[in-house]
Amino acid sequence: MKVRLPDGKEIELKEGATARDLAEALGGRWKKEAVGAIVNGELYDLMKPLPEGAEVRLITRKDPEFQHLFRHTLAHVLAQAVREFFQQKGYPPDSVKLGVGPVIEHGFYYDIDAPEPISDADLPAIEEIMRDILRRDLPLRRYELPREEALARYQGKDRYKVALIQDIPEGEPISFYEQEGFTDLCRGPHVPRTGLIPPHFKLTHVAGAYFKGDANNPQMQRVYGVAFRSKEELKDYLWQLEEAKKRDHRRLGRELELFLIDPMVGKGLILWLPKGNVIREELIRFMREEQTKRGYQLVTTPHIGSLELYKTSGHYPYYAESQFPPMELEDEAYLLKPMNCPHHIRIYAAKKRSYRELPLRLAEFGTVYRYEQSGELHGLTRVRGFTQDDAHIFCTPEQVKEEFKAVIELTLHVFDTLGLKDFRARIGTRAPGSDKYVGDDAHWALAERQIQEAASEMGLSYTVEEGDAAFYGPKLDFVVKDALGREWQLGTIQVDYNLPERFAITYTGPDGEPHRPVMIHRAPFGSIERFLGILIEHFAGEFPLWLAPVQAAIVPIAERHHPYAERVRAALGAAGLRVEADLRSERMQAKIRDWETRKVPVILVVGDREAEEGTVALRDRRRKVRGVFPLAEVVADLKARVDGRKLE
RNA sequence: GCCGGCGUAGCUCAGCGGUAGAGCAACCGCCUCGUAAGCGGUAGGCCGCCGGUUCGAAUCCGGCCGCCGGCUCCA
Repeated sequence: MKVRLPDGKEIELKEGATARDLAEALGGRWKKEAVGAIVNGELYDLMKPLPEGAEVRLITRKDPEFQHLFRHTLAHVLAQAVREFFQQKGYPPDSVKLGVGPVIEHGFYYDIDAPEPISDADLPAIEEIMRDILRRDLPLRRYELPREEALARYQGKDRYKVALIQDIPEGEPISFYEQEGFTDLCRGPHVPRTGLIPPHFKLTHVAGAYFKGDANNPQMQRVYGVAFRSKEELKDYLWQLEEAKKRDHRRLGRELELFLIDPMVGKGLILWLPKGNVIREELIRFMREEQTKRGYQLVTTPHIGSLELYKTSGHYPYYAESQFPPMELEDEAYLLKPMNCPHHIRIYAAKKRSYRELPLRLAEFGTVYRYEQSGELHGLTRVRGFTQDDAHIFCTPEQVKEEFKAVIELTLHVFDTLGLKDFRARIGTRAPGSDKYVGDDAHWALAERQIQEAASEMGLSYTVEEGDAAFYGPKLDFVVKDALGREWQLGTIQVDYNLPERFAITYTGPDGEPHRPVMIHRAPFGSIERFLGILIEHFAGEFPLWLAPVQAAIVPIAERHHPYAERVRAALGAAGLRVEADLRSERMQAKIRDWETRKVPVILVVGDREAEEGTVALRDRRRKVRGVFPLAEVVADLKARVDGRKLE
């Protein structure tokens, strides 16, 4: 057989040759240094046979792809170590069964069915065994088996591997990797010897994980690890993790007194403290202004609705398990509202509508309640009661695309104003064959097409994810990552042909006949709680001036400056700024430190000179002394920055 | 909901079978100071809750509640 090298040279190798055979044929440093290969753009190890005529580039430990190889092998080393760990405890080797063990962003994990729970306390011991396996420098061997033989090997002994083999598509090779008697079904690729793995790894935590991600399957124990090429990279990663934890909105929420979750009130229910509520109100005000500019009208509806309403909308039977149960009294039943749309639809339906009224855009900062599973609750980002910056646009089928694009524009404007640059757009479509959706196929197909067209025409790049649609229609979501790298959905825009149908709402067209409107459900923030949670982490608590709960603190140097500090406070306050004068009996240095820790954007120091000249000494939270300015100038400047919603 | 871990003062944490501790914050007093912590004092605890083991439990065991990390779910 022949393969082609990056320089175009063709090399003749024996049938079934591997990258190792190639490295040996090339000789020289390749023989010693090759650890894998890129074959037709795909990462191969030294053990896997090369396809005829392949383009092959050998890689060494210096290439970035090496990381993938050793992380994958580390997963196997972990599995072997766990097996040894339990053997030391007196269990037979086959008492430890294995699920999958892939490479992930910073390392790897392995799903393990062990005879005893693995706890965090066991990790150092398991790590030590892993290091020993690295020191033993074990060679890895790869081989393939026919499907029948592979199945026979595990039949009746290991249901996980049997299931995994059955999942391998017909025609694909079924390969195994083995080191020192430890064999695992695996597609590869791996490093050729465990001694090549850099010892810069760490097992981080254990978690439960259902086999194949299906809650009907048994739960295995997933051991997570991180691994890098150098000690520095590992150290950096762990340091960054610590830094990220300082941005955690749950921590900052407490430190900056923004919000509270009190078990006595109930889990997943947010108590907004005065400082946090300032931010919340500013965000709402911002959104209200932007929506008014774009032709929205505000409405207000109650927190509950009759069960009949939700039976008509379809919420009740379809999502009963994620709602608080109905409240029944006398012969009526009510539901805490999980969504605002049915109420808005009834506002639409309250009178005969003309095509001339459309698009009708009804907006509400509506608070909804959903019964989220307890294990899923998370600070502000997953709660049981939250306020949506919700609106429903009722329009003609012809208006859908333009309206949809206008909402994309609004959402991008909001993100831009707040400096949120790191997000992705995701279109959620219906999963074929699922019964959790309402409405007919033609409408779904049309809506899915309209969303994609609108997104493309707005120059948005997006991914399409099947099965991510709402039960009544497909949607476009804006997704961001929090400080610790978890993804959260913020803004959402959904096209809905179904609820208008279920509520039988109409408008009178130019032809005098009734027509069915289309609804667009949309919320640029998504949930104000979640959005603010993300925003806290995005700004690390250092909010831009217009959002900062306290915009400026005045620090008098000595007690004799208190009257002037008061005057400065009054001047800023009169301009509508949120300002506090610090008249405590403390040293100026201590006061500055306090306001810095509270992440107040502006500190104004006043002493003899300032009082005399009518100036203030300006200092911002990035520890910069900006100089001395006339009071009136500072007031005007701060006011302009607030009004312009500047990011600084 | 499931698996694992953790609950000690408002916060961060020590103590881990034998009389509940520190720093910060709070409160009181002294100090009046030029850009990140002045000094002294006072108060603050059903050691998450319930039960068990023990002469004796913050400490050991069990259940519950809450939180944390994942998994599943997610309008």
